[in-house]
Amino acid sequence: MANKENRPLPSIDEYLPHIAYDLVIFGFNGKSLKILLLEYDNTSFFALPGGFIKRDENVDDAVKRGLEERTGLKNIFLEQFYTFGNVERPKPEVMRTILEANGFDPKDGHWLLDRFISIAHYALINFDEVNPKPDRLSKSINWYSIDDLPSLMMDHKAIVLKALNVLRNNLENKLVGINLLPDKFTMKELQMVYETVLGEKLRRTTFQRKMLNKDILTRHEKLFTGGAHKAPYLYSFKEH
Amino acid sequence: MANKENRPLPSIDEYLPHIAYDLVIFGFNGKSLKILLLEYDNTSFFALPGGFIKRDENVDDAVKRGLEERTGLKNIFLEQFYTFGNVERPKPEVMRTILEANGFDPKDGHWLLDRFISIAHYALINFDEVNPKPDRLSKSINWYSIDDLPSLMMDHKAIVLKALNVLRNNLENKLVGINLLPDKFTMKELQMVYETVLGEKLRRTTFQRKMLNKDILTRHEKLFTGGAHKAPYLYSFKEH
DNA sequence: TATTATTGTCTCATTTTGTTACAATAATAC
DNA sequence: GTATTATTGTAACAAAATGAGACAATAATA
Repeated sequence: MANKENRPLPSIDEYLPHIAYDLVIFGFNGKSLKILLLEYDNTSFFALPGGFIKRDENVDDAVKRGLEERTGLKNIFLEQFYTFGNVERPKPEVMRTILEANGFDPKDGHWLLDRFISIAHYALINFDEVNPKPDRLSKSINWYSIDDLPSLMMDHKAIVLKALNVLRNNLENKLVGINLLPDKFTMKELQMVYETVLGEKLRRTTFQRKMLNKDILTRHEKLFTGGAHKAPYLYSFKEH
Repeated sequence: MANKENRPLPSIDEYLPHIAYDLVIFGFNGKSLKILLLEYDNTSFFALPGGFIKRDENVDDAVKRGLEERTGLKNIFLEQFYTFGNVERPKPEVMRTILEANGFDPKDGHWLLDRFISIAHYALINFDEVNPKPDRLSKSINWYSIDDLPSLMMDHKAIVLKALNVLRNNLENKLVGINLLPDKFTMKELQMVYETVLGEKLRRTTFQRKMLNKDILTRHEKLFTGGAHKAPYLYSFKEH
């Protein structure tokens, strides 16, 4: 089976059946937290980037591969957070529509139309360094703010919400800022990351004291740009 | 294919291939934290209880089913904590040995000898209420203290360690004590649970104050039994 | 009846966090 | 140039949480 451009669908010989992964890729643009979503051609579905596991491939490696294909980035912070395994979660009609819109005509019972469990991961990346590339089945891939998401296919909304929950709980432990900010940043920017992830305002002085006391930041020269006010220091994270 | 007693192996028609679950079932006997392990007949392998997912069954339900079959208990605290998906984790020789020791003779390429990913869960149960029943492939199921485990098959040791880690991180959030203690318990018993899970000693007075301030405990009559000393109160957890 | 070990609570020291205040200062307006 | 403005870094004190020790109460035992 192949589409007009004669590119075949993933073959059951190459991939494990019934097992997929989905990616919630978080980025931060200085104001709000965003995730990458695919839009499929000729359909109204938005979806998380995802993929399948090769028969001789670690799940972790498959996910890294998928992330690199879409963002061009390696060595990204990536964490598995839940495996979604309800019977009703896959929607064969949805998959069929997507495939047909792309010139394929999968037979009933094709493995891609069967039941899938999905091992969901989230990634944290620096917004500015990313140049996302669409899937070969999707017409676009774009950033969407998490408090203004379009409607998502299947259970992808639930996957995003769960990811956000886990991210919030991991905020202190996992040094989330390292992965969402450029190398050097101001205290204000760091605080914005925390506030945006948590979804609440933090007290400036307390936040600043806490971060400085943690002994995880290096202070650099001051940044002589910005507004009509005292210039902030730049900081970077210490080497672990 | 069937063994001497003519019980067939699980059929590929009924179960999803390549997907299994494993259970780390924690219990507490007043002194140490224990987990349930299976011992296979004619082999030296100890293993976590596990199972497969039916084709029309939610993963969660499959796991609940497995837990109930082994402990007789329903409505147990159960949490998925990680999906193990490395290529090298399944050991077909090990599975073959177990099956052969039980009178089966699986052909090469049999689905049970193929690659599996495992969705691992941990359960917290009250030690005293459990009457574990062995698998039909295993000769025994018993409690083993987590600081004195026998050697485990495949990557099951890593699964246990990961479970323990997650449990420790969830200790404050998940009210672990509710599930590991009987309905009524003393402050000392509650402290023992925390100490055993954390693997460290806690200060008695601070622990007591913190627990009482949380407003999660109901105090009952005193318990007039025990040692040559003042009798402790009994406590229970408040309804949600 | 005295002894013993453990429990529940109190007190005070220490640490952490919340809150307010204020001097320093880079850009802008004049 | 000089005053104005908004933001930054930090100090100071208040309030809350935690650490550490002391002690009276008391159920079982000797």
